Amino acid sequence: MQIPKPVIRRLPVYLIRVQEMIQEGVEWISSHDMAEALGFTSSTVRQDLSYLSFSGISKRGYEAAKLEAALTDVLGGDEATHVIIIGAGNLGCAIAMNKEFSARGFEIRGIFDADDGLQGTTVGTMCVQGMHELRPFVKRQCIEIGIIAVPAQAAQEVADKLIKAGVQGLLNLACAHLVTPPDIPVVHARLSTSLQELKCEIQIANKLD
Amino acid sequence: MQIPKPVIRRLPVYLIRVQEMIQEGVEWISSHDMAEALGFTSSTVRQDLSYLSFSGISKRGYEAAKLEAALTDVLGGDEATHVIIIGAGNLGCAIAMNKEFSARGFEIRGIFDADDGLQGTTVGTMCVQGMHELRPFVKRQCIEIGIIAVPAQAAQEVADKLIKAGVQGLLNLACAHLVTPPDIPVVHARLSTSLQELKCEIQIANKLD
DNA sequence: TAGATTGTTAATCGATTAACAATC
DNA sequence: TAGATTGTTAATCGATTAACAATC
Repeated sequence: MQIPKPVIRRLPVYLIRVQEMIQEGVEWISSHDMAEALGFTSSTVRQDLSYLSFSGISKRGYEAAKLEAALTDVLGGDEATHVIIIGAGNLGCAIAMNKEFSARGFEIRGIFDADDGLQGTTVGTMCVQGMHELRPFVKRQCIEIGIIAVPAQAAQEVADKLIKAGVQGLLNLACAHLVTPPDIPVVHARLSTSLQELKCEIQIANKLD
Repeated sequence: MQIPKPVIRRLPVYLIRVQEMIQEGVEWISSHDMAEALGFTSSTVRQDLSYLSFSGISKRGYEAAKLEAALTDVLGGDEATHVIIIGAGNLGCAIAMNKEFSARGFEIRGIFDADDGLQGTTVGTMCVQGMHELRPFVKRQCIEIGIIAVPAQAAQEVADKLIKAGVQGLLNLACAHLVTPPDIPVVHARLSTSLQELKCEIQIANKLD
């Protein structure tokens, strides 16, 4: 593995911050500025950014525009990554309608649901497709990522189907554990898990008093 | 800090798995079973579970029902945690309608939006409120957590208002970095960040070939 | 009892931080 | 030039894993 996981998790955060600073008109960013804004140490920032194919300059720091480009590149490059959503419930539809993703290099190409009643209905500019259409669609449209937005009990089955259909990675929103082959990365983005994590941290913070 | 962060992040995952196993009728769970299912080592499992106020039994393992109770307890207990959502866009509304949270101990009590046009509209059983109602509402309803589901440029302002209003922690869905006092924990649950992380892992997996 | 599994200590591994020579 | 900031090495810190006595 080239870049350690903790670093990978921080890279999108740097990108967010760089873009904010570019908005503010900043042209050069030092590791100290970045560290202070994000609550890291400047050592961590320099160490992390050394994984990029791009260097800072002594005395001045990192050129904001070039840093943005290098981060964008390592996080997926400029070509849009094709994504589909499985599950046309509230959450699936909300994601399908979200315009933020295209700005970050992700293009939602389709939405699927196992429920016959939902098939054929429209979500934004897309038409909900049935699961039997999944496999040919993934091949035809070169879909790289599948977002799992179905109830927990259906999640593993959907994951299996997505992998069989040929996606290269999964974003799991379902409150279920997924078993996948080692070459298929999974990132979990479960809201209820995040809420539990937060609640746990609140309790610990309260105990310190 | 009592429980290390990596452990806190794994606790909800254990809970998910325990509940799945209880569904399957399992009564005793060994650290090895758990480790194999989740892709951890059994050492990690035992080490993590030792933070709970509950012990396993030699030769048999952990009693499933008691393990579930202990995990539930450390992640927030049985009393529902009161939550509000700021932002009545697609994502905010989808979360408001989600029934999964109540099963995990979180009760969504209100939804707010700065947009006059949305105020007064209904989302599920709730009525969208204006930001000036935030502060009294948080006090009155003992709101502990605020979920930020607004556009990135409004996120910091909303965070400040939530903290002033008295919430104890923030769940941030916005693509922005937030500055908060040290006693207010923030958990980020940004979909686009997770997608970028996933994309980065896919690229690394592909390079290994 | 013998075997399996825990809880915990010690060893290893990896990530973060500190320090500093190189450099613009 | 002098000062500031990088990239990188070495030191520290913390998390994970291995090992094993205790035990049911």
